[in-house]
Amino acid sequence: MPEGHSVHRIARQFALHFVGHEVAASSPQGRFAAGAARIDGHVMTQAVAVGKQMFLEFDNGLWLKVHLGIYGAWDFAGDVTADATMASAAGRMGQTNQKGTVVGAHEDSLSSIGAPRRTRLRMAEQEVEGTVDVFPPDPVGAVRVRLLTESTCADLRGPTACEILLPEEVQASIDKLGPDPLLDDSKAAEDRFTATVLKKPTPICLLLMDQSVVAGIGNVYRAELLFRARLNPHIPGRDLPEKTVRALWKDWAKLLRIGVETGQMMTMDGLSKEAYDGAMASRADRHWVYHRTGEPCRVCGTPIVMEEIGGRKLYWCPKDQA
DNA sequence: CATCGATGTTGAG
DNA sequence: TCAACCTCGATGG
Repeated sequence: MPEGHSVHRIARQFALHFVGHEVAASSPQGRFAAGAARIDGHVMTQAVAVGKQMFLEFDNGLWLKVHLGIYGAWDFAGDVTADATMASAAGRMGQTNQKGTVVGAHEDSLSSIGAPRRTRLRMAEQEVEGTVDVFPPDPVGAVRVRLLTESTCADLRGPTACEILLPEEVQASIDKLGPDPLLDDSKAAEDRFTATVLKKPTPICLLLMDQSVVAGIGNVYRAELLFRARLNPHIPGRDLPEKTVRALWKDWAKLLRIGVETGQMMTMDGLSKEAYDGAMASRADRHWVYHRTGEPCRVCGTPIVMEEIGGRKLYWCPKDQA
């Protein structure tokens, strides 16, 4: 379910709590027993997120590649870093816009009683569920992989991809992906995205979802980015003004940064505070157009349209994005 | 309690 | 283009 921002946040948890530690790897479900055996007992040396893919490196040179797909989720138990620290961790990675908001009160309150904390990371947000009495906890449901250090446990369920790769296979995998602005916010990355889009006859709404064009964007960010740009989703990439394409890249970089810092898909930062509070109060929906079929556009009141394209649902305002 | 659908990708046809 | 993958919250009866 996650788009790029949550995968980066999950990678941060591994960087903070697993890298440098010996990891016991198993497959409680059994389906990945052979793969788990290949990394069991090794020290994790690196955790990298590229778009929606995550790569974990071990000291025997093997990598675990995980893609959560639409159902996948990681459950962390034990020592897990709560929101506030995640934001500062992201800040250390070169983020700007770091919010001073502290939301990690759970951490202190729970660690003060010395009990392991249980945090679950799923979809776009991080939930602290409380404490567990036993560490590690019994696996719940079909756990494809369990990674365990002396103090932190990570359970993977329902992934689209979970496999052991050689270094060259990791490289090949990454080479298939377009630029990820959190990994590379250089002019070169923007140029690469821009050149690709300007070359294609494909509608921009499909290009934004194409992971080889730009990594990490999913259906929510796609719809929201197009609305924020007031862009008709059907315009072929090659028909767009170059500055429009560059603006899309910059806006994606901005939304991704905010998403990693907050753990939420904030796409309405352009709203006035009153309008934003109103939107948040009236419905749990914090989006401009995503999942708002038939509801009035927040800008012009025209009913939001939904159409299927490329097997996915596309939401847009036919007036503002004419 | 049963059914639906989802922030995704792959591979068959 | 579409089914399959695989999980679970939301929805409806």
